[in-house]
Amino acid sequence: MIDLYLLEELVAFQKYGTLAQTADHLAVTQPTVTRGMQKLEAELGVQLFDRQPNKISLTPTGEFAAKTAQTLLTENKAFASKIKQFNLSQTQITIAANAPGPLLILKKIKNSAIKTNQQLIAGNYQQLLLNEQYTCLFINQPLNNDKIASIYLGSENLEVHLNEFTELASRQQVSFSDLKNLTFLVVYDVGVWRQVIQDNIPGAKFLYQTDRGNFEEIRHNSIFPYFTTNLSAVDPIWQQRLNDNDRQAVPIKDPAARQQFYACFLKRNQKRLSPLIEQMQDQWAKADE
Amino acid sequence: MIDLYLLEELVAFQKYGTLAQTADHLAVTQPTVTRGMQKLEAELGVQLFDRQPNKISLTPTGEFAAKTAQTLLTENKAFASKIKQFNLSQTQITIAANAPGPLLILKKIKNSAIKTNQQLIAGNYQQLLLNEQYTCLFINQPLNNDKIASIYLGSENLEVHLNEFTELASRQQVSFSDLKNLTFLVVYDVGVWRQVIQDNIPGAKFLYQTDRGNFEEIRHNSIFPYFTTNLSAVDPIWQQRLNDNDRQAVPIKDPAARQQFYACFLKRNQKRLSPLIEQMQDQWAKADE
DNA sequence: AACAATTACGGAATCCGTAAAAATT
DNA sequence: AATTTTTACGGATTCCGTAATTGTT
Repeated sequence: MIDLYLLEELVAFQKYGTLAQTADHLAVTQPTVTRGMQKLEAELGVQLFDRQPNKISLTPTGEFAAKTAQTLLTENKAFASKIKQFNLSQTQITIAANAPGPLLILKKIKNSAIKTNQQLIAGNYQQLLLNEQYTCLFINQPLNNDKIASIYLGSENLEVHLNEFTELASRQQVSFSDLKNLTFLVVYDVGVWRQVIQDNIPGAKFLYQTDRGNFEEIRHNSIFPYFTTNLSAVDPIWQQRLNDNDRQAVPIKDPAARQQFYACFLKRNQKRLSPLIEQMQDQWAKADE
Repeated sequence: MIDLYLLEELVAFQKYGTLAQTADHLAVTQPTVTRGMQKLEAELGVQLFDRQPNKISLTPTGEFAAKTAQTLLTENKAFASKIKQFNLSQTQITIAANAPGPLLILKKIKNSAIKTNQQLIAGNYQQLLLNEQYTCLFINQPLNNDKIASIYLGSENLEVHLNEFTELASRQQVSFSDLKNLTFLVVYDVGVWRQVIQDNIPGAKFLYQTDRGNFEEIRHNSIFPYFTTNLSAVDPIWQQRLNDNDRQAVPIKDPAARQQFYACFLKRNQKRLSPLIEQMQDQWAKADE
């Protein structure tokens, strides 16, 4: 079996181009890298490098090997944290979501045994549960799997804050198509909502702000419309902002603007989670009033 | 990063249960395994074992770690052969198929630069090409990918050999539903055809034979129906058998009984492959007459 | 002359096996 | 008494750094 440190050297070489720079970045000496790559070639029985007296470069096979090694190393590095995460999940409850709303509700339920992940997740939700990376996910879809249960939590409904002097602001509700070609101010990390607005508002432009302070600054000194949901009021930060006299909050009527969220978890964790989920449903209902 | 030999020991321990047996199977001594597992625990910072003076066993986290390590090791072991395979594919053309028929056509085109894989493949065809494990695949579907081209080769059509004294044998063609509840003699390794007949013939039983000799033996001394295709005649082995006076060959009219096959390959290999593919199309047309 | 890769040699770290000890069935 | 795990010690392997060599730009 190929030692991992050889793969690390190979990947680093592809990145830095010369053995000297590779050695520098790995904090070893050139001869070490030279020997390493010679050994790797010998063990694979394949020519990875074109060698000239003072120049060395990857063959196509070498390029391929480096790329393959890259993914292998990523997985190997993830191993330790995966195990630690599993160990934690035996005692603690770890939770993640694919939208900020459910996490706001969760925050109201103070519980030291719950570790929430503030990064919003994406990708293969089933795998995240089956790999025991999270005890419970709050996501906008139930999961269809024998080992997984999905319980409905509540609905998060999008509304748009429009300049009070526009015609749209006076309506009871608007549709996405009414908002076409507008430019919106948007907090970057909104999980699934980004896809929702990008996919449904034709010709819209979005000024994504990764920094909350910047968002606030621009909001205050402009008339760009922005979004909230029925859950935003739960956020202590947003509560200060809701007295926004310049703009009028208008609900959006499209089905995509009303996302149903579910708690998804391995069935064998049902007992441990049911009190928490009930609290979530209660708090969600309160926030919805 | 965790050394792989530690993961090997962990996986072996899960399999064999005691450190002594683990050591035996790995051809090392017990103290080596003891130290290894201690080191692994220390590096992960997680309790993997319940230790008693004379007994050691995996914790739930340990079980999970072993399972995770298992898949990791499998991928690491595949690395070397993957690279070698890529290297070969730079000079040789390696081909696989998901049905025997296309490979029979290929055999008629003698070419030492072509290495065919006699195992029929299944699974993610795109990945097999993108990972450079094969230069070209002959499969019953075109692949929809920017980097992959798919060229139509020809159609393989299933026919069933029925006992001459049955009513069905006298028909011009039959449908799968006509064959319901019958028992068929089938060569085990027929790629996609196995799914086709299993999914389409209601209540059928299949006597799968992995050994060709056994198949022939049973065929000769029974009246079980069996399948061929329009390409079977190309097989030198089958040619001897076609004078089967006991049974009558009848085509099957269902669409699923007529599979269209395509040559799928990375676009950048188009030049190298086009002569071969043209030959395939020619030979296929000849076989079809 | 400066740079890049390679080779040669000696030291250091790591990993392993043998032997012995401790504890259970 | 037989098994199983663990610790202690010494040897062997391997991996690394320094220094010197070769060849190119």
